[in-house]
Order: sequence, then C-alpha cells, then structure tokens
Amino acid sequence: MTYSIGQVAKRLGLTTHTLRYYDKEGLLPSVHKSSSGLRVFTEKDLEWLIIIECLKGCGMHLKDIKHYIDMCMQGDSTIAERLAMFKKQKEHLALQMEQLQAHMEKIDYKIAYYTEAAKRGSIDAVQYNKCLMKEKERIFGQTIKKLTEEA
Amino acid sequence: MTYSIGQVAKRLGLTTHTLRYYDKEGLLPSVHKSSSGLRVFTEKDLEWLIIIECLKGCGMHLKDIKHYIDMCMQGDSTIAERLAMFKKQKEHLALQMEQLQAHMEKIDYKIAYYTEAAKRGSIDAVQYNKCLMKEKERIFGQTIKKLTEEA
DNA sequence: TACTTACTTAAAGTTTACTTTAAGGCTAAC
DNA sequence: GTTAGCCTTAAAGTAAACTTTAAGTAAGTA
Repeated sequence: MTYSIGQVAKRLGLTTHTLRYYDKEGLLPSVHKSSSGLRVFTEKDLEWLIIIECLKGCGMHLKDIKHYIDMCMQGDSTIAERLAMFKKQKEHLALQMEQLQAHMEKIDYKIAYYTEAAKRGSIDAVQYNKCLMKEKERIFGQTIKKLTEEA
Repeated sequence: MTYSIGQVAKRLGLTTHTLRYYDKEGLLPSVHKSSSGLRVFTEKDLEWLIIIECLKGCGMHLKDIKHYIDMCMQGDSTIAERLAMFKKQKEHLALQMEQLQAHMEKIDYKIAYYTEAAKRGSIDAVQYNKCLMKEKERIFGQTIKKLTEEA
C-alpha cells in the first residue's frame, strides 16, 4: 500500500507544501519517486512522519530531528546515540509535564477566584476563604518568599 | 517590600531587557516608577508576572495576555470574560497534556526498541517480541489504518 | 572617585518553521 | 479535453518574541 502526498498531508494534518519542504530539508530520505516523478509514501514513511511529529511536539527543532534521521541513515554505529537522544527527550518531556501541571494549578486557582468574583459581582467582594488562601499561598508564595529572603 | 528590575529578572529567569519590553508592550501596567525613575516592583507585580509566565507557558500569545491584562484594568464588567478565558485555557492545557502523554508513549516505544538494538548490536537483529509488537501496533496502527481505509 | 545598576528612544537584527508567489509543465481520470 | 493533483526552482514574505546596538544620562554604593 502506498500513498500520495495529498493523502498523507490530509491524514497527518499537514499541507503538501510542508511535506515537500520537509523533503527538501532532508527529513524524508526514504520517500521515493514514481516513474512519472510523483512522491510515493509507504507505511514506513508514515512511521517516520509520525516520529517527526512526535519529536516536533516535544519541542525539538527540525535541525535536530534531521540529525536523528541522518543517524538512522548512517546505520548501526549510531544506535547508542539514538537511544541516548530518546532518553534525553523522555526526561525533557517529563519536565514539560511537570510544568504543565504547575500551570494547571495556577489556572485552577484563577478559575476558583473568578468564579467567586462572578458570583459576587465584583473582585473586591471576593472572600479569601481557607481554600483559596491556601492555594494562593502555595502558588505565589515560594517565588516571592525566595526573593524576599534574598534581598 | 519592593524589588528592582534586576532582582525580579534574576528570580523569574528573565532579562531586564525582557521586563522592559513587557512594560513597553503594556503587560505591566501596575509597575510604578520611583522619584528617580527606576521601576519599582511590588509583590502584586510579581503575581502578575507569574500569571504572565503561566499563560505564556500554556502557549498564549503576548497579544492575548495583554488583552487579559487590559480586562483586569477595565474592572468588574470583564469578570465573566476573564473566567471564560481561564476555563478555555484549562481545556487547552488538558489537551496539551494528552498530547504529551501520547508523545511519551512513542518515546517509550523507541527507547525499548533501541535498547533491544543496542543489546544486539544492530537494528536488523531486533526481535519484535509480543510487547514491542503490541506497542508498535497501538502507536502507528491507527493513523496508517485510517489512511488505508480511506484510500 | 569608580562601579554597578538603572534609565531613555528607536531601529535593526535574529530565529524558526513555514507560507506564499510566480511561472510553467506533466499525467491520469472523467 | 479539461480538470485535479502532482511536479520544479527560487526567492520573498510572515509571525512571534525577543535581542542587540547605539548613545547618552543619572542615581546609589564602596
């Protein structure tokens, strides 16, 4: 089973322009051309693209993704480096998740805060109940406290 | 307790340039100047900055963050919109977390794969055991299967 | 008196990952 | 025979969030 550039673009949510751009940049070394010059994508190529999207989604730059792909083309001598790269990405990803979690706490605090404000019709009327206060302390406390200690 | 631009920059991991840039862009409307013209940051300003960093970390553009800040300055009439904004960000954040989770599964698969390859010294020697195969299917299966069905 | 830290305006430069424009040409399907 | 989808090169444009440069000034500290 093979796929045209248009089919692949549609399925992966990219444009054909982008796919040709990736190709030009050397990110799709395994995509071949048909006798009439059309790009022919195989399932293996789709796997590549899925990994490219994954690495991009992790915040990796195309330059570094290309480096990974170059390593793949180079063969078994780069296995250790490739493994190391994915391990590093895993750590990076874990950090990102922690950060999102921290953001979520702040957002939740704000939702609680504005829900109160909406109920009462004004910001000034918000009562810092125990829960709200504790959250505020936990969320803003550390950064500010550390600054104070430093000064 | 008040803080200089340098102290704030250091604590929040920004440069003084960036802080002045934010100020110029209207993101720090509550920062005042001392008699000699220096920016004076209060704890309230730090809270602002923490929220700005949070929204930035959620992927919001400075333009939209400014809109939020403008709403805050505008007063109680914007409470509902502010609440809605945070609720929307919460959803967005949840989506991002799901995506990171999906990325993590792919990374974990690759780590398992390359660990095998490293152990055996070559890619070709990797045995797709039950676990590896199942993961591969789960991760790459859907996208490719859907493409096949479509065609 | 130095030195550090801060201030100003205004413009130009940087990076990344595309996107767009232009201009023309091939091929397979209806 | 025309339409849809694909191809090419090459260059310019876009957006975001800074960063840098320039050039001069001023206040506070050791």
